[in-house]
Amino acid sequence: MTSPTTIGRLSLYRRILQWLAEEGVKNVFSHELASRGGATAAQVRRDLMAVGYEGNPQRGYSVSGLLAAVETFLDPPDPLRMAIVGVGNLGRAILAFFRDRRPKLRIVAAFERDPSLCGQVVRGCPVNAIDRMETIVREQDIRVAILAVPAAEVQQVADTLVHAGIHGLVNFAPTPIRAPKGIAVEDMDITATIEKVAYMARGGV
Amino acid sequence: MTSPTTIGRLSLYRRILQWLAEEGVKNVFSHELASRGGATAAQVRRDLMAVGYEGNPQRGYSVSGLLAAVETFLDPPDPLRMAIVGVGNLGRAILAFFRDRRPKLRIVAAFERDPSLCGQVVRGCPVNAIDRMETIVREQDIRVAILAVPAAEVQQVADTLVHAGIHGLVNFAPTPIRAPKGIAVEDMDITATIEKVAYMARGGV
DNA sequence: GCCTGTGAAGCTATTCACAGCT
DNA sequence: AGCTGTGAATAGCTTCACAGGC
Repeated sequence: MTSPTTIGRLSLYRRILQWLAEEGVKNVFSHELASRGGATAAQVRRDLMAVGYEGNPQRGYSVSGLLAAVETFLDPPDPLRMAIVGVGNLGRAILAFFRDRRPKLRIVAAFERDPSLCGQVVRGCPVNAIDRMETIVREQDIRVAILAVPAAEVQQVADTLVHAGIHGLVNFAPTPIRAPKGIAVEDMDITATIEKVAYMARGGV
Repeated sequence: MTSPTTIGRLSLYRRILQWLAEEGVKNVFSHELASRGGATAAQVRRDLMAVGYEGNPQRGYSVSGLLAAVETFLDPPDPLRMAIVGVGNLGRAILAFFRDRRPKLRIVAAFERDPSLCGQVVRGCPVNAIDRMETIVREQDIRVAILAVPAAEVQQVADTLVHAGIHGLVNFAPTPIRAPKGIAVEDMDITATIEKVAYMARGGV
């Protein structure tokens, strides 16, 4: 019912609210959240309608109250178990960022084709052979997988994960993946984004 | 005039056409491009209107002809010089992907705060101290910068680049950046995307 | 005055649907 | 029949604008 674009921005507002809380800020107005979040004040208020937390015309929103409301809204009631496939540079970057940041979203396993990495612990995450992926995803009830593997392999990896009962996929390979309806998929095409900016950067000369 | 979303998809079609050409495929229909590109046939045809290449109801599009037309449309006439700021895992992943793939989009310099990396060559790209960024961007006529630095630093780096005359920015830090009008900016918020999928993956249970 | 919450308007992007071609 | 190219319709997202509150 809440649109994916709104969810993405709520995730951003959450981080902004965490920074504000760390800075000791007690209250915040929609236009302040907007300027930090690259949106408009109306957009922020519209997004916050989804979480159902009410602000106050004098003080704006209570940082702690709004933060709690957004977390309740976004976070699953029980920790959600995730996996990452591919422990190259991109995989490591993602592991490093997520480490200890989101208790409700835990990357509990990594999978990798390169045998020399299997059995190691990378950024606090155990690396398994990719052959064991289907079994481990089932056994450990892993719901979401992050795909940081080459384009040529990604569809096959996705198919295996779908077969293992995955619920969501985040794909970083520069080709979109196909998955049955009911599975949440986001393709993050870094190449396309860079080429897009390169194109737009020409026009404005 | 052509929308950024369309440009992003054209970049994807270009890669698909390159794969098709390598496979020796001579002609392709809009619905085939669509199924490989995660779009609909109507969307593909609509996007291709921008490049002005005409297909044929019998054979569809000539792979080589369409590829040439898309490249002419997307690529700058002269090679565009780009830089990357931050040579951590994410920076290396991007360098590795772009290496030798886009002759018209060349990452010619990297910048890094960590002094132990400066002076090295990473993935074929020379790493400079970040203090020298403004000078080098000006001298080497660098138009686009990819920001792979921590959130706390990214706005300051962006400001410096704007001051140095940059035309476009691709930001991977988990906070949006502000830039004056006329500068092309894309924020790729990996965290927000993963949280979005985690949220959507719950609904379908 | 300056804020919030929200109906209504406006805009952008996608999809439909069909004429035209072979 | 099955495709392309495209006007028209639709859906989705964002912004406007204003009532209501202090």
